[in-house]
Amino acid sequence: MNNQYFSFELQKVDPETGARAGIFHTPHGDIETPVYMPVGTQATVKGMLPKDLKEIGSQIILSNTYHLYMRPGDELIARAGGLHKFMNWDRPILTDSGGFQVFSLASLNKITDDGVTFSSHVDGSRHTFTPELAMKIQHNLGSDIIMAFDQCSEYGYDHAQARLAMERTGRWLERCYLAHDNEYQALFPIVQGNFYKDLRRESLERCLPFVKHGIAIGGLSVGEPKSLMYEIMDDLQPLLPTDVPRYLMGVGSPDCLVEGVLRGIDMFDCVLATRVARNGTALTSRGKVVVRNGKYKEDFTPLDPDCDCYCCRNYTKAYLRHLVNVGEMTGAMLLSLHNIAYLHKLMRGLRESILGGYVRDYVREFYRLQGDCAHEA
RNA sequence: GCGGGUGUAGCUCAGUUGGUUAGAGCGCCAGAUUGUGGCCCUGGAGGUCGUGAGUUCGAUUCUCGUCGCCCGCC
Repeated sequence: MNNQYFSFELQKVDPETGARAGIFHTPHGDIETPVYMPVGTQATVKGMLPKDLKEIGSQIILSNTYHLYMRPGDELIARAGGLHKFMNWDRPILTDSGGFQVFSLASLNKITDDGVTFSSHVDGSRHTFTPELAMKIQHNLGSDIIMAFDQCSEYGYDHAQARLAMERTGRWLERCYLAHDNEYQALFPIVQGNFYKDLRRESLERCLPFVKHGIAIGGLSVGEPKSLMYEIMDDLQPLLPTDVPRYLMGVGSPDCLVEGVLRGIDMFDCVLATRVARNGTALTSRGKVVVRNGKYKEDFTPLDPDCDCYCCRNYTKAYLRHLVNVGEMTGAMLLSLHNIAYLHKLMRGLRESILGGYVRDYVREFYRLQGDCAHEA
């Protein structure tokens, strides 16, 4: 499943859990897995400069077809020389197809086999996304990894509804595959099927013929209990292809990252780190720290005693609380920086422990430090 | 000094033709947040209704005194 642009080097698989460590080679550089990808929806990771992302070890970021198509337009970005150049990020970029966004953000008008008609969340204007258009936009953006256009189904869909969405996702995948005509962008199919194991398995079967460089699992972490998500992943794990990276879409709380890695996932993305940062919350080695809370008013210690990021090296909780409280953007920026740095560090730790053969111990220590709200696998 | 106005939550103000547990916004406190609409969302605490007396079955509401503040005049 390699070409001159993409190849996945599986370095080690933990025999007990199936946790994997590898290197994904792409046109814009190598990605050491497992990896967390910060989300830069609108061609920027909110509150972060590329140089800061590099300093904390971001290897690849995610951006978004739907948003960039709306503003400033994918053709404009193509004229600018592509998304990498436009946003000054020379490492790999993965773009989501817009499938999720037309369901979660836009007001839907109609879903047919042809595609999805919806009204923009920006100005209400009407648009239709098809698998072909989703490919064309991502071609214009020039991201390294492009995602298939899928139909998401909500938690709570019955089996029949979930089947329709899953089957349509399969048909759309074939069209994405046919419409995708270059070698320097890797197209990842997306497994759907809601929370029905038979549908998930069938969806995976439908994806396999189109898997070249990677595969994604979508439609999880959409409001269901974590135990249910883990059940679906457990069922899928032995059936997933081993020679390409596996991407679990939208998952990114620290405990979910750990549990995902233990189930053989290689790539994650999540807005959680940057979103909670903007609301004054830090993810730390000692669990969640709601910096806004009054108890930090005179806490002159760093956010996370085990972190050496710029924020933790230089600022106290009392100062961060002050910034958040008065609504200064610097607060959101520093917390975003720390949160992303923390998730990167967590993933590096997992990777090293897999390579070193002690992932179980690493995970045990992770949960011990996280304290109360830790969920056991 | 005279005349007028005003005093209700930390702040800015509603309200009651006299009637059970007096409201809002903001702020504060806490929670939420998972393929991102940064201002969102969900809870909570907090008031002897300036103060003293009177009228009344009952006063934050009416009357009088008093204190504070604002405006005008001298």
